[in-house]
Amino acid sequence: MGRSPCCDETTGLKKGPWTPEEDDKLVKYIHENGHGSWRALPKLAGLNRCGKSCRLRWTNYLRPDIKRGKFSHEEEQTILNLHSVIGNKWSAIASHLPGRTDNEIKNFWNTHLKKKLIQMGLDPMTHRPRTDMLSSLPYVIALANLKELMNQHPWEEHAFRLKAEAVQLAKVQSLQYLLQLTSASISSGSNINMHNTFVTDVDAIDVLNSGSSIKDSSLLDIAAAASLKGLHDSTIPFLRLPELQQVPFEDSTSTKNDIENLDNSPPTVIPTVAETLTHNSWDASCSSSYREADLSSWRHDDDHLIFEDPLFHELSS
DNA sequence: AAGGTGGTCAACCGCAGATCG
DNA sequence: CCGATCTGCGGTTGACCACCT
Repeated sequence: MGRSPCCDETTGLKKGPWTPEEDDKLVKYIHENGHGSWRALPKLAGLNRCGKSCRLRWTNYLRPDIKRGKFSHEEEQTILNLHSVIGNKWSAIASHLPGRTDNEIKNFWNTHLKKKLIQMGLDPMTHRPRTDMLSSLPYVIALANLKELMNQHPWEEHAFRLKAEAVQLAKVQSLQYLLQLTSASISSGSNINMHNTFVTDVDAIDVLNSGSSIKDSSLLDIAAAASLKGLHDSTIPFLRLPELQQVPFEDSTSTKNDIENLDNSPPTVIPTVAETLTHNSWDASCSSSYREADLSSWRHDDDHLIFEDPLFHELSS
């Protein structure tokens, strides 16, 4: 292990753009002898370059099977699909695109596809909608109230429910207060607050899911379901694009099998709020390995996701 | 015409797994 | 087994170019 010493500053090897003469020397040597040891190649080929530079020039530019020019629509879709599964594994993606180099794909991603996803409101790391749950909270609450109004109850039951909901409302107001604090933290936008924001989010969700009275509250379940409804709606622009097959995002240990199984994957995935919150809090600084989010705080005591409530399906259908 | 700005992409940097002696 | 070296990879940089003001 360790860094190769071949590019040692003290050796006075040339760096920077390659000249046509250098290209000719490299191509001629490799055609006649193969590259063999990259470390030894520059000296044998008469080049004042390090082996690493020669290898890069060959694999990214001079190799005869390189396909140059614009990426086709099919190639673009392939990159998007593979990236949604394996993340920034450029060499793995390149292995599925004959004639394209990892460097080329990486550049194409950073200059085109990444921006495209962002413009579509998608997180380029997760390929899922970027949703600010907290800013949509008033909408969520309004939806929840609307849902309640739409439900026709007998008067006796209604009176009983009014009493119960008065209690719940006080709890919701407490939750709102907590979330407002979180919103203020997010709007400050500083990295220093990032971790604290995440913790506060989780704390808020813990409030949602803890305690029997809260847990059994139809109002809170409706609010949660409605928030998922909002999330679901926000996926529509993406889902309307028929070419953009969305696949489930696995962890960073995804293997070749994940790529090969693309065709067997369900076409769409609705993100959990937990994932969305976690990703939005971390994606600015973390790689795909951040997916080890603790989802436990989103679960009921019986290990049943709160959003699996039939009401959620009713609202999101 | 000149300077500023943003996009593109070849090339470099440094890390880490693989391999070798 | 261990340390040195090789190789591959992903992130980043900087030169170049086109467009805008």
